[in-house]
Amino acid sequence: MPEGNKRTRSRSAGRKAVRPRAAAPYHHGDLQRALLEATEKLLESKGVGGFTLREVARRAGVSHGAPAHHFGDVRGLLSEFTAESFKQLSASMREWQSRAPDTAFDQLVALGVGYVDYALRHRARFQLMFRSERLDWNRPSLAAAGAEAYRQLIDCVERNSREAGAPAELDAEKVALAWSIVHGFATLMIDNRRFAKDCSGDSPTRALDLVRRLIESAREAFERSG
Amino acid sequence: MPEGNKRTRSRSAGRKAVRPRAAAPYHHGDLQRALLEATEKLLESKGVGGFTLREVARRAGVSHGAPAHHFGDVRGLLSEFTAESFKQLSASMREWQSRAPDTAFDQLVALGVGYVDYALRHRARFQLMFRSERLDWNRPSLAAAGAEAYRQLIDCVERNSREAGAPAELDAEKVALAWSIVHGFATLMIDNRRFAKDCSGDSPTRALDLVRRLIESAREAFERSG
DNA sequence: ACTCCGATGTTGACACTGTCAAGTTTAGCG
DNA sequence: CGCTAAACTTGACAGTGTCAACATCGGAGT
Repeated sequence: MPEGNKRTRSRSAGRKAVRPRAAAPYHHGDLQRALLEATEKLLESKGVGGFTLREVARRAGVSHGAPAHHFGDVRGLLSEFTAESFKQLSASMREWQSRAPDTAFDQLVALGVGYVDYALRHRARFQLMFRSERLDWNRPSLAAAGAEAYRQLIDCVERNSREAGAPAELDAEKVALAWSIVHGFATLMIDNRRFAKDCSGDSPTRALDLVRRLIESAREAFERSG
Repeated sequence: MPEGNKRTRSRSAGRKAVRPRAAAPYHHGDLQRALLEATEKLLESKGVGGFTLREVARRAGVSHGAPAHHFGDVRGLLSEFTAESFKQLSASMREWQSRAPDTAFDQLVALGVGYVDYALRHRARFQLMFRSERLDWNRPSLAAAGAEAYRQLIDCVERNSREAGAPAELDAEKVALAWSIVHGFATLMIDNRRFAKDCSGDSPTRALDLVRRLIESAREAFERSG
């Protein structure tokens, strides 16, 4: 094709550094970031089923082959993207915890609400976090981010258990229970209309109220000694 | 292509009705069934990410266009397939219940274990049941099968609640709790290696034991009155 | 200051996918 | 016994992810 510059990068159409914008690195600028952001927007508008590597490249204003140089393949991109998601999930849980009383059980409840709140606010992102066929858990960034969130949960459950005077042998079961409740609630809320309808009538606030009550109703299970 | 019969149907290669096999209807026999069975095998071997309409057609020994005449499009096929899955899930829960003592709470536990047992035995099938982007819940067969399983859960929770003398106003919450626990446990078991490892070390029996204990530990939540 | 090297981005091809319109075959009704 | 409509095939189309070959350019080393 002799002419026709399809590229619509935001910078450097003419010479070099038209505006001395803060840190306009080299070739593209920061394609890595641009691709991750394009992924987020695409996911938000089209859902997890509408995601496409080529469409992401298009939205970032680069050719379809470009992403490979940064992420390898699709699973690579989605894995890095999901690593960010796990960090955001951790942040959401911490955020809710920081606004709650510093009592062991209040912290556990806040962590659970923070989990569900994040899931409902970023549905496609959350769905992707557990679509193992599209992820590569061998990626260090993803493994680390996942482990970090997991550790938060464990620490929180163990603290509550310990302060209730319960034996540590039951901690693993309690972790499983906590994660199952919040994760099951979140995924059903997203993937099952009947559940969502009956539980909250599609009202996010009611959903959060409900999951709070669920955790509270299981308090004895989290503090039992036998 | 002048020659070369690629078709490998099991019957009618020569004239007509070589063997008067029991009910060999007409064109194919029963493509609908054949496609659903091919879907199951493909899903088992390649997982939910490896599923392809054309591959299913190939395995059923028909052309890639054939499935459309029975299911419309991919979502149609997967929806009918998933309707069967929900029926099987209901059967699994009923099966476990029939082998448990006919006490309200034992029945609730059995239902939960039956849920998880089915999920772990048919992972891809189970995953598909909650991949809403690939399903059409307007299909009557799917909607009905889903409703049936849901009703089983509701009835079971309500019976236990009633026999414990708890007010019916709390039933909705208890249903949400029960479904969240078993569904969260099942999905995490399938989609999260860390959870699976820490919970059961990939032993199905230990997994079922664990989910049983989780439900039992939350007994008070299911029977509370306040 | 100049030269390369390798990271970054492009292009075109490949095999594959789901869908659709247009054909063929054939079962079984009238 | 013919005909029609359902069942199935065929070929095309626009997309997809991946790969190899190519172009471009920043910056490190001399």
